[in-house]
Amino acid sequence: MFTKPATLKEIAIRLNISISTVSRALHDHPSIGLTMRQKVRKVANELNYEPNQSAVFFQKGKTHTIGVILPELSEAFFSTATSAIEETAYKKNYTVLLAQSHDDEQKEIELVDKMKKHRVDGLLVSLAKDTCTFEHFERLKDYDIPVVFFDRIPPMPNIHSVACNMETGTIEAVSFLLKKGHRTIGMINGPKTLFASNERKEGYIEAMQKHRLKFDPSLIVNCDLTEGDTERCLTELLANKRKVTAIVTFNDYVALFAIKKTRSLQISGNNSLEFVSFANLPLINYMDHVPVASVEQFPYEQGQKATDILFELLAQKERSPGKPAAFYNFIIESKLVENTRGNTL
Amino acid sequence: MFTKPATLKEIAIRLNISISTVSRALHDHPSIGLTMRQKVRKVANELNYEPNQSAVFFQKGKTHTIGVILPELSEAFFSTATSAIEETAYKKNYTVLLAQSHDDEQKEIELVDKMKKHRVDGLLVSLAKDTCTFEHFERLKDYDIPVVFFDRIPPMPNIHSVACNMETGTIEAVSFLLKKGHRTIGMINGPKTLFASNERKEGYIEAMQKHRLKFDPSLIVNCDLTEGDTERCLTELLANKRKVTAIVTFNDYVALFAIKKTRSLQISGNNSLEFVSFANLPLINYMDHVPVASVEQFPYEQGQKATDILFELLAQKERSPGKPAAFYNFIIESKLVENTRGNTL
DNA sequence: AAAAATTACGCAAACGCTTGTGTTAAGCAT
DNA sequence: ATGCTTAACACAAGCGTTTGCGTAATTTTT
Repeated sequence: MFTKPATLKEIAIRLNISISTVSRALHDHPSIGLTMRQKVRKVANELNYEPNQSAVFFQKGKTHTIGVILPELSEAFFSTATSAIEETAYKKNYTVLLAQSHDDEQKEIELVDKMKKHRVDGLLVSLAKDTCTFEHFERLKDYDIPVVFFDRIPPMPNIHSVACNMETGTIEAVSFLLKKGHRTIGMINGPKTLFASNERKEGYIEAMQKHRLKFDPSLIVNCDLTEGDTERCLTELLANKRKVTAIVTFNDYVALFAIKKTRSLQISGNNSLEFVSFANLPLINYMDHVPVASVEQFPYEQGQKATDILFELLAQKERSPGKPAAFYNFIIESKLVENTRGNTL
Repeated sequence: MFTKPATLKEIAIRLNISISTVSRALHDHPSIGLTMRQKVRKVANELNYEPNQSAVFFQKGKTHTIGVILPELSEAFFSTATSAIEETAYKKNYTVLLAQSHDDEQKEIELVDKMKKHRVDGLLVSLAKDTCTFEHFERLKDYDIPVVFFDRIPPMPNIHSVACNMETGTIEAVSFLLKKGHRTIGMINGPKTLFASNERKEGYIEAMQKHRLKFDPSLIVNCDLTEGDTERCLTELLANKRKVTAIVTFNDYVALFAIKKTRSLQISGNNSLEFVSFANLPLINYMDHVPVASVEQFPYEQGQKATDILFELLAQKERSPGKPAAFYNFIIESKLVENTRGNTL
């Protein structure tokens, strides 16, 4: 047979006291005397009492659940970020409701709605790459559900967000290549809808300006991050009248595919083509042909920080309901990591 | 201002009927007339009514949450499996409570306890690699919480499980190498605590017997799957008096590291050393030096099937409480995938 | 036409917990 | 001794649902 969990009622009956006294005793309420408190504690232990979270959450009108919407769990960046979110939430006894948009805006909208119905206390979101409307998030404000965006954040004011500073990251990346002597640097950027793509572009331009080099727009191409389009972008860059000697890519996946492709093209004239990318994926360690450097984006830290901010918002809501708090926009400085086994094609 | 969600009560007041009638109407209870049902529906829509899940779950004494305990979310196999679990659970309106053991038995025990306290309806578990006691799972039976193990399953009878048939997978792998002419095949196996290690060993032996070759125990070494130990195992195999020409490794990570190591050793005499491993990770696609073949373990299918079984168990519990059901042990036939860009050292 | 069955709903308890508001008895000052 | 504060607890409402049971009104059966 299996044992039903003990309840406050059972403890109360054993001690012949009221349920409220038991509840307060276990919560160290000042109105309960020391002796009584100890007696209650003792019996609670004997009965192996554990508060029924469902009842507590229901009573308090909170689900103690935070929703997480991200594009793809199997991408290393997101699984690591999720790992951090999960651990941070776990410590606070919060449940994580996970959902994947599979980079589809429509699905994302549906998920936000489901999360709303599920009455999550708060939401952590990393946008689908083609998301360009944001009403579904606006609607959450009517329900007083705070949202913290991370990594893939919308280009909007008045939001909470955590992201890496891709602009300075890109400046670092481009400067690194310039210092290595490259003068014609191509860039396979992400889709224009992503805020991070803009930052990268700005960073690229600023780095060129800093080194008093003129900026050639034809050296930056936008890619939808699929393999097919990556190939198109690569071809386009290599076909540029100026001879591209280095390429900055949107992320490691793009870089790896581009490197593979470049090698298979076996263009002997491109022997010196060097790549720098973003993400610094762990799988780099297993590979032979990797970017010479990668801009680390700290997935774990981003997930952790975003969760911290969300909890802070929830705490604020608790303290002063309805009051519109300040907006958190935490920026993590990305960091260029040189790869000792850098790419030689 | 934000709007509070509507309740049954509000609908009842509007229509001047009882709450129970509203509830039943929305559930299509036969005792409610058609006209009334439609009136209720109409008002419910107007008020944008959504049942308060917390209240429902609490009332029904279920959390509608399934716990998932696995070693490491950032490992590709598990993030894919989690992805499947999440999607399957989402469809049934279940919440997934995720937790990582980080391959630590102690942490795993803690997590099981936390899950129990959280009153999860059921549990999905993939064991930590050093788990060798199972009382913490036995204890769950006292609370009537069904557990389905997947991939890393305990060597016990009377459990529910989903796993790949590693024995036949290994037979395939070894046979594949034998057909290619290899006669001295080494194996870097996993820790002895893992059931899957046993299966691989059995498969190895059986494959050898099938080909009427004698089995040499010194060709199988156990590895704790860390890089350091992988190196030790590799060295040990290469030092074997017989000349090992092919190695079957426990998984892709081990294989990739071993391949890298072998290449860096630049032992010219080992030019023909070929690797076959398990998992068939997607990152293989980005790599140059990969195993000649890999046994696919279908993480998505495993996660999905395990979740399905868990829901089946929950449904059975609903129908006939307390009744000990049959044990599900679902075995997915693993499949050897040849890698066209197989490893050449 | 009276009895029985059916239809269509309302009442109220229950799930386990929190918390505002009594209530009682002891302790204090006056 | 009287009034007043405070300590220490009990009472009961309420969170939103579900559901067994009761009860009118209506229909069917004999």
